[in-house]
Amino acid sequence: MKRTSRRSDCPINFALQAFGDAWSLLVIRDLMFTDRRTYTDFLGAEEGIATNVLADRLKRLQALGLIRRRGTGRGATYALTEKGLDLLPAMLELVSWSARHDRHTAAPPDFVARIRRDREAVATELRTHLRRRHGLDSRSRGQEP
Amino acid sequence: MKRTSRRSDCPINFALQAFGDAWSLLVIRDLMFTDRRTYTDFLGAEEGIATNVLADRLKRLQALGLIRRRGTGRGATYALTEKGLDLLPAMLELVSWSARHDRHTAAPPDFVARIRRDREAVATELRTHLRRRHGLDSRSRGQEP
DNA sequence: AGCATGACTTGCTTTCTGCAAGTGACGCGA
DNA sequence: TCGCGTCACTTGCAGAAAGCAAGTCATGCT
Repeated sequence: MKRTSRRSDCPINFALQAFGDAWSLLVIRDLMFTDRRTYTDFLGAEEGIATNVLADRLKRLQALGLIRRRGTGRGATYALTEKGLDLLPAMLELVSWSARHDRHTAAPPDFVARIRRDREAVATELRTHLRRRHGLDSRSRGQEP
Repeated sequence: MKRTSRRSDCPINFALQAFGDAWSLLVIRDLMFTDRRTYTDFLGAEEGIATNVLADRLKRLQALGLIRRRGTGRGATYALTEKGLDLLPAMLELVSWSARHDRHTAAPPDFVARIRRDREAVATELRTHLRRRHGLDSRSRGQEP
């Protein structure tokens, strides 16, 4: 992709220029739906991202404000920002779509069913949960690096 | 991306392997939200996809069953399949996300507002409209090539 | 102090993208 | 019906990005 210059002001294009590649959304997914938080955690994900590509994506996603690094050096972890967390509804729709069209999907059927029946509630609930876990709620806001 | 083999059964990964690149979703967008239907239409889109890449993406999206070609040779057009149309809710969420986070977005404010206020209604309405325009509704189903 | 681990970087090969030019089949007007 | 232009792609590079393996360098446990 011509990552350096904006191709258009179309909102779909904006999203693609932010995370329209094969790996960025997997990092977001890890932060949203799993406990992976460190560099080696991400490397260990099933899909097998290359280490240089991971380093690059983490930098990009940080630069775009979708994630941020917490702590330094050895035990550094990554967390979602509000902007990253705002992708939750889109992610849920992607999960729903894939579950519908992938015969071999690993999406938990009851989770998918809940998304379809009660999308709003699932989103709200997960959002609250994630805000807490990523240090975005009122209690801990601004306390950590 | 390692396009040849499935990286995992994760639903987000499934979506990425289907259209996780810089261009595929722009074709879907064109079919969903504009009148572009032919090869040169897509080439003419503002973002400026390269002709060989467009040819490749059209083939891929067809192979995956997200779009289909209608007619042959000279006046061929492309249309969404049900599977492609099913991406509508995800696309609307992406529009909403980009509109929220892109200062210079071209997303029409009233469209965005409607998505946020009345997502279900917008999706249903657009879906009906698109089913008709892409030959997926009961009236014309199975009549065209 | 020493060693293992974690978080990246560097270097190299392979694959993909961007761009320009080319090809062949339609279809239309003379 | 014979050119001729247009459309829907292919082909051929050069440069960029991805994949893979190895290296670096600071941290922190013992």
